[in-house]
Amino acid sequence: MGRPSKTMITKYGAAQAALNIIDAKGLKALSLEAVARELNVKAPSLYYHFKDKNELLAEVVILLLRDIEPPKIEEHDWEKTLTRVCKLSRRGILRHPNAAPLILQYFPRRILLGPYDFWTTMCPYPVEYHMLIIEGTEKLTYGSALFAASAKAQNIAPMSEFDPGQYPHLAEVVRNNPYDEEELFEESIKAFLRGFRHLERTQKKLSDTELRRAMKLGFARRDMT
Amino acid sequence: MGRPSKTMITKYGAAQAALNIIDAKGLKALSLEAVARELNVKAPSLYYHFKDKNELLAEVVILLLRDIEPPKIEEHDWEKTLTRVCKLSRRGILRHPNAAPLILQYFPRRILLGPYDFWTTMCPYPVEYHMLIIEGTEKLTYGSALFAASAKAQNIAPMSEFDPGQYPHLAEVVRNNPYDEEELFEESIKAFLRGFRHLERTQKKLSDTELRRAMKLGFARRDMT
DNA sequence: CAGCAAAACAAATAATATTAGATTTGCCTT
DNA sequence: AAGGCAAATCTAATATTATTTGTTTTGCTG
Repeated sequence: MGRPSKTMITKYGAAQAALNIIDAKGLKALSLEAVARELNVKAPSLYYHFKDKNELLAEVVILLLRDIEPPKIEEHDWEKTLTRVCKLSRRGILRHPNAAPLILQYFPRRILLGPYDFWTTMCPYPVEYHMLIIEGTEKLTYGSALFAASAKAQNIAPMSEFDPGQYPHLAEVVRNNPYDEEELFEESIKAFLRGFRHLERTQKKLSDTELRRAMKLGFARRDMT
Repeated sequence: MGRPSKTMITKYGAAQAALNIIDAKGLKALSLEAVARELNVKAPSLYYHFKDKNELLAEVVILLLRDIEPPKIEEHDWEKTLTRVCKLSRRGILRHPNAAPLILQYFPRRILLGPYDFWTTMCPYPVEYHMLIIEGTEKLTYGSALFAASAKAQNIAPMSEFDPGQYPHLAEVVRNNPYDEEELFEESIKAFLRGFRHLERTQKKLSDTELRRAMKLGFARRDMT
């Protein structure tokens, strides 16, 4: 057939096709042939645009993470807005549960650098804690998202069924748990952030007024993706 | 060759062989043929013991998680001991970085039920918060472990290199970060747990003496695996 | 000793990533 | 306008690998 008049394959298009297949039929169903079919093309042609399958998968992850809705910053409250970002990120991943394993393997940390650089300018706590806050919220968010997605992809209940007789205390915990899945996540983030409000006396501590002022600082309107 | 006098394959042995290959040569190098070779056996023989490859991989994950050193409970301090459990779990996973993707896919939640049932009896906070504490510590621990393992498996620096000119605030954060990788994790756990000490006034709050007493409670000596 | 189940094997199959070598098209240079 | 080069696809071939089918040998059980 030779070179076509219009180019049939683009990195973006191929990644999109791959993601569609993953969403619809799962990771195992993702073959280069399937992607090619979606693009009306033969499988080896993909090698003109990608070094190997891994490179395509990496592109899929980037696509997937770009799809996450950027938060609207309404309230001028640092914690609330950060919490919302985390929640939206988690939801974004849960929209593609079958892709969870890919996210772990091909996570492109660089796409978070921009948001982190932005968030750190808003953070009311001493700079020594910023990396810690980044680390904690990131790991909570993506940890929760990946496990929830993985469970969803396999139709597994998030908290596996168990014999209440065998684990009576845990059964009591489940019975008294007032939160649904997403609330559990959200409250975890909140608890983590609360952990910085009251720091030990051995460390620098903001006064109440300093703290309140810092936390109510307005946000610069700026692109955060 | 027919049936041998001594059985050559066991679930445990095959999983062990598989884990060795994964540790030594990575996940891609794990073929049934490679596992069979390690056991002086041919590949199809494995199907007598496993329904398919997935079943073998699930066994590998169980093996790997069993390998985690159980914590020694010296101090009678709830938070410290829980923090140590989390740290040891994380280290255990990091001992097999190449297996990280497997852990996400085949995570056997049931093996945690016992420890959770135990921990909940020691937790000084109201039972409404227990699931939240379980959720948060679990996701922080495994989130951190899996991402660190995945990065290690690919020889990627945990915080990717970036241009300080492009992200000046983040660069400042990195420069002022006093923690190494594991400390970042440990401090995250601590911050999360601190978040439960000072609960909002709208919620039930333990008095200082109640809290102190609860947190210093002795542990029942009991198997925690 | 007969027979059955256990536990291995060999041979074949199908899917799939990847490589190598055409082939055609559009553009750029002369 | 012609020739040539690079772009973008193809066809054909290969190697790996999970899995299936049917066979063989061994040990136990009646």
